Amino acid sequence: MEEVNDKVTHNQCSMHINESGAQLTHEQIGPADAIPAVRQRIVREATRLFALKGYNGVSVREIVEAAGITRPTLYYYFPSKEQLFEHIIAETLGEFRSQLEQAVRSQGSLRERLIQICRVHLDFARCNADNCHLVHSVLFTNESKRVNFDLDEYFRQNMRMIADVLAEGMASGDIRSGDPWLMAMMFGGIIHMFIMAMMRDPAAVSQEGLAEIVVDNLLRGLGA
Amino acid sequence: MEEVNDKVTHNQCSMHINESGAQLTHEQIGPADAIPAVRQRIVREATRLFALKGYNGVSVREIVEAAGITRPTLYYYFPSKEQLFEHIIAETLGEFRSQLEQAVRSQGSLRERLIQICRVHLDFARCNADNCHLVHSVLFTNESKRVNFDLDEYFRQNMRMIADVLAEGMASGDIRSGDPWLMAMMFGGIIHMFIMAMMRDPAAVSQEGLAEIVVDNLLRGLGA
DNA sequence: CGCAACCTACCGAACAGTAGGTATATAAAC
DNA sequence: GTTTATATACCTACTGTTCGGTAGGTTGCG
Repeated sequence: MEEVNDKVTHNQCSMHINESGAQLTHEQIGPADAIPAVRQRIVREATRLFALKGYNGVSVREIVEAAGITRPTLYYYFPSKEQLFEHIIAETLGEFRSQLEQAVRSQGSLRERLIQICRVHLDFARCNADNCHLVHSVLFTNESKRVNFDLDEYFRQNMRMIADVLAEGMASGDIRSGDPWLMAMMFGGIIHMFIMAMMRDPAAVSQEGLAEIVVDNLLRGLGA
Repeated sequence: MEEVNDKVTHNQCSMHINESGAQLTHEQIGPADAIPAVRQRIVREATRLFALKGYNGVSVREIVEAAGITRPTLYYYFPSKEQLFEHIIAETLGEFRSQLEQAVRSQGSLRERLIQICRVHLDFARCNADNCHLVHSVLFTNESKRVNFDLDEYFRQNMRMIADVLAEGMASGDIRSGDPWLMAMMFGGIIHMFIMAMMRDPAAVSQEGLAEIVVDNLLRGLGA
């Protein structure tokens, strides 16, 4: 009860996932819709552990121990381990989607918008390293089958949003004509690579000005 | 005995992993060092299942059932589930490294060498989809701790090889001056993105001329 | 040849431990 | 007294692993 929701909240970063945000379909707790600290602890520790060892690598015993509770308490808040997992995934993806939409709709030159898109990715990954790690582990083991969420469609939509921005750039003459989808894949891939590097060693990637550098290099090209 | 080592061997692709290649330290079977078909089946099915469900998602029972044997037989060929897993990873990474080294050492213009590097990645991923999937699942859950192999160092070395090629390009005036490491990250990220897309839906990525298109787009840049 | 000794390659059954999940009790709050 | 939130103790199913055994082949030797 004394220490509640720190540890994810980083310093200069305000886009972390707060469990108290708009929830996706789960039984509401109590008449006043405050979220119990215990439930938050469960989500936080489960996220951390799932990210570290994958779904099958973590037992509910481990989760409840980390959260300082017992198993029935976890099952009081979540119907199953699987749905706890699903909840975390859906919450993470939902939060990121909203951040990305904001970046895509941002005003400014094409370059600035691309920088904003890049920055949103990097910031989100930095502030929600565990969630980010978790989503990746879902993507690459086919535990995707486990989670009741069309991940392919989700990422296709994200790519489509970026491709649309690039297509606008072609219309305005900022981007040379070509296949917006292919270009979006390239842009997404580059961003992704730095996220991966950050996940494996946060200190190895200096966030300072990275988005600008990446976008400028991509626009100019590597050729002399 | 009748059907032995197909199913990985694709048509126009000759860079699949053959279990009969130079083995890494395990007891040699028999005086003639032929590799028993049973052992190959174990490795093949284990690779497929691990790729599909992750290390912890697959039981030894599942593997032996898929391979058409019993558990003691698996333990006859491999000392543990963990070391079977490790063997597959090490074999995969070793084989890819050798392919990549060949591409890096290839002759030709800088553009052609980059295309070759890109092509090696894409071909390897296409011909060894299971192995590729598996390595990724190791990368993103921290089952990396499980495997007795410094994955960070491995990929750092791969990136260094690509960065060196780019640095040579700077010296010869083909690449504009800049940070070779950052450029290698960008190049690697783009390649990676297409590999991911292939892994999730092999049909969605047309391999035909992709390497050329990617390299040319990267060299020229997306800007008008 | 006959036969014992040994080997590789495999199997059925069982082990101790842990998995996810729950029936039931209890303690406090309304 | 009902509801909310927690705990103890237990269930069944499954985990990785091992034990003891054996079919079938090869070798050595008289």
